[in-house]
Amino acid sequence: MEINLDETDLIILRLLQEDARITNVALAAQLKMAPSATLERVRKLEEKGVIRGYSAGIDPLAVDKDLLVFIFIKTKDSFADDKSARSLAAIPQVMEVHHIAGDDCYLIKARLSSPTELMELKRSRFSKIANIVSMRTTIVLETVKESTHISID
Amino acid sequence: MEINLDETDLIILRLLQEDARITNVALAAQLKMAPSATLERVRKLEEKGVIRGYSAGIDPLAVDKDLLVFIFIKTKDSFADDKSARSLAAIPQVMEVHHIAGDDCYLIKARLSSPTELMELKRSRFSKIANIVSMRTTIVLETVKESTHISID
DNA sequence: GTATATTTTAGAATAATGTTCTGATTTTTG
DNA sequence: CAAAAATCAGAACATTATTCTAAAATATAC
Repeated sequence: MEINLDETDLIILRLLQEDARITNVALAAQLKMAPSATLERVRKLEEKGVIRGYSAGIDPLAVDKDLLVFIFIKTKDSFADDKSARSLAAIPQVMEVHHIAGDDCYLIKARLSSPTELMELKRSRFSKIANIVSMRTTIVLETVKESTHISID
Repeated sequence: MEINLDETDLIILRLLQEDARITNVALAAQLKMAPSATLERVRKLEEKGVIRGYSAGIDPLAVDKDLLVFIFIKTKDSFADDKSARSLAAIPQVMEVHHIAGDDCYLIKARLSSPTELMELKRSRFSKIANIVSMRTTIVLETVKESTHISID
């Protein structure tokens, strides 16, 4: 199945990025289309994987996950091996794992409750990942913007 | 209004993180509660700002935003000034702006279509932000995990 | 260019869900 | 312990989701 999005699809994606819980009739109204037509488009976007899912954005402070950190990790993985990456991705507090260009190998983003939890995580999880050579941790003092929205043009 | 979440609230948050489009009756069924009760809880979580919003996750490749970069930016802003941060946050392709500890000042995350767009952005936007002293760009080769889910325990 | 196939759409009917209200129950507070 | 506040369930009603069919539009093949 091919991914070929027209302008109507892009508008749908923009609206669902803005508010994933918009009702289908409201969506249809914005597009001046029948609800059945927009519903079918949304379903197809889901099937094609263009829409990966729908998620609520939670205030980290409210659930005691106020500490945000980025960690650069250097490993001695061979190029084909992604064992370290998968081990890192399996950690619940780790939200993102990126393979990056440059001297380091991975950049991860994690949300935690406290420096204590960070140390515990390093001791209990990171130390178990054999191939890790070094880590550089960057602590976020304040987040000015944190959006999941991709700019769709 | 105080933020005091009980176990039921946390379950709601977990479920809405998993699938923001879950119907209220399905939510109620999972919790073995009446729909009216769960609806009221969800509304209150929204009012309190615990739930910030609902968003669809879009495949970046499908909308031609496949290039992910992290940029460390050093500015000569005074401590109280966040003009640079606001200017950066206003750029649509910039998804995140974090004030970080350490030698650099800001870490931003941006999604773009190509290296060309990155250069254009640097020339047309970043160069206009007066206080920027230096930039270090880290290019993501592959994303192993990219989740918006906060681990709620 | 025309015929055929495919996709997209609207409209109607029905099932499912959202929403509001009330009163009962539970929990909190003083 | 009593009063106040919060939470909850159930019912009634409004809104929405979903499915189906046929028409329209679009794409494809000849």
